[in-house]
Amino acid sequence: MSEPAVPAPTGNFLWTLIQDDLASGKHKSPVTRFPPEPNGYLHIGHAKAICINFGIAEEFGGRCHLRFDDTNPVKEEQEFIDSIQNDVRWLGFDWGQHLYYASDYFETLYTWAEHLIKNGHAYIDDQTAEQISANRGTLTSPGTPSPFRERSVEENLDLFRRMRAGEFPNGTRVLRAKIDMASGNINLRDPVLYRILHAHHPRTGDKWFIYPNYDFAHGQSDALEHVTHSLCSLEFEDHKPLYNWFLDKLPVPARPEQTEFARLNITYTILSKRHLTQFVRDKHVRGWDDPRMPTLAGLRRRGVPPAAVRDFIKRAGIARANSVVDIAMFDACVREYLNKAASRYLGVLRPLKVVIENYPEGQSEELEAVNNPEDPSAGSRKVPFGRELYIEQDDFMENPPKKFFRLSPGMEVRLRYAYFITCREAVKDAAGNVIELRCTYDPATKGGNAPDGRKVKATMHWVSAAHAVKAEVRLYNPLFMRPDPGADGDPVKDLNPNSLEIIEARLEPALANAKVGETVQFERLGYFCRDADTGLVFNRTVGLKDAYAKAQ
RNA sequence: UGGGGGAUCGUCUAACGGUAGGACCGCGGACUCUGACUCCGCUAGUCUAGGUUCGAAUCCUAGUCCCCCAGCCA
Repeated sequence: MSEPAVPAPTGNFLWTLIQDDLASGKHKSPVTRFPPEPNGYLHIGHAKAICINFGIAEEFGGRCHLRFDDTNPVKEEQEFIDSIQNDVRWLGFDWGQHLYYASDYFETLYTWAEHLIKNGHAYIDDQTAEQISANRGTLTSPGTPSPFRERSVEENLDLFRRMRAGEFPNGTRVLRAKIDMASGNINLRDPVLYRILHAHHPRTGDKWFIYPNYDFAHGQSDALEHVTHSLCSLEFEDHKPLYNWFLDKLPVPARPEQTEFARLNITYTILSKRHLTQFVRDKHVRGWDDPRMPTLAGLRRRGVPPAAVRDFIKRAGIARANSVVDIAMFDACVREYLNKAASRYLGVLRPLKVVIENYPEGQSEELEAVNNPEDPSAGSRKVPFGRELYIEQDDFMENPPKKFFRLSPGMEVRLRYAYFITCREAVKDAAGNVIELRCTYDPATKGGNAPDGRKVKATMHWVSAAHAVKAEVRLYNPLFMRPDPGADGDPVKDLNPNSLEIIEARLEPALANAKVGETVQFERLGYFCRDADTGLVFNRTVGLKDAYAKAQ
């Protein structure tokens, strides 16, 4: 007897579930869907849902639909429909022909609502929203049936058709499922299925005066699309019985199954659409694509490669327990990818002038610089050198502590790809600030090595003062000052006042030709991405690790 | 005091009755024309108390703590 091969451990319960359903023959191939409501921009939390749903389709030879859950016209906009498609593509996924809208199913859903009414499973309630709420009961006490709960099928049908016809104003009536006002699961206490909304819908225009809500649209949409696995986040667990109740009561063409997973949380980050919308509206950030935002648009503008986002989602894992992933793990993914991919350049963020006293005035030369030590195929380039340079202010100390081995009076260091220089004098202004360094160089060390074999402890970045280009560099720090913003209430109070610092940097001239959206490394500093704003503007994607700074 | 979930190194996550493993962070060291990268090493965990078993993170019992639900939002 041959034992079936033990399936390799997959690492997460969702993959195991799919494998089991495929192995048992329950499904031939998985059909999943990513179902955003177009009421805002996608953020990295959505990236998890996207990677899970599209990832399963890719890995198990199924398909994944992009479906807009556009059942609430008062919140939804075409701008978001467009940005969501753009962001999903940017992340690296493709829904092919499978682009759907819940609004595509409004007619079918309406028919199914009448089906429920005709079978005595739904009724029109004339109570106000306040009355419905008051009569729903509490977590520990049952609800009270609506006085309209026992209306006749004929009256319900008549009223529902007149609701559709637009005869009644907003809020005057709703269609409710007739289930169980005493259920411990509050979602089963006669949930509202349709509400009257005289509102313009981005896709159906002014055709409808009533709109189904999430519960009456989602599972049915899944069924209509023959979705096999409807994967959603934990807060919908309590909706599952209702999801299944509709599948039981309606003539649906398929039987999708809902499974929940924990949503993504990250330290120092807010992933609530409500709050993100507020930050944009109240101008705490510059827009949905502000590089400080956790939106995909923001990450893209910051220079984060989509592959790094996917890798992060994968590393964070999938489980059913609530968790908060350290933002350091995200940074690590970004650095790992960019270290392999990004071209290196020299740029000085906070310039300190250096004059090489023994380098002839008016002379300059070009030195060979490696573009990416991790990728020989990236080749090399020429960097101009001259008598006057800029180095980083942090790279000089007049009275250095023991472990400081950068420039200080009398100390010799290497300028990357160039020469060894020795500091002879620090020139100060009236206030005692060092404003210029007088140095000498050793011509024999051209290229960065001394023929006599002597070593220096530091290699520093620099730019030629005569050739450098000025650029606006935007340095981003965490948007929040604490790892758990909002834990004490309003996350606005936890906003970091220093989340954006704008400086004027001096960069090697080649950077003037950087492409918008291209992320490069400024050596010894970090990764920076050319912004689309006019002029030469760079956003800091993420800094390099800095063991020296950490030790301080 | 209702219903539904969940608890494994500091963090995230594996292990499906048989050596508690990986990643991130942290700390050492090697290397280095980036104090980066890379490499090597170290630190550190099964919520508690019982029980079943040759053997329990895993099964049973009883607790504890955490999360979600009372929109005509999704």
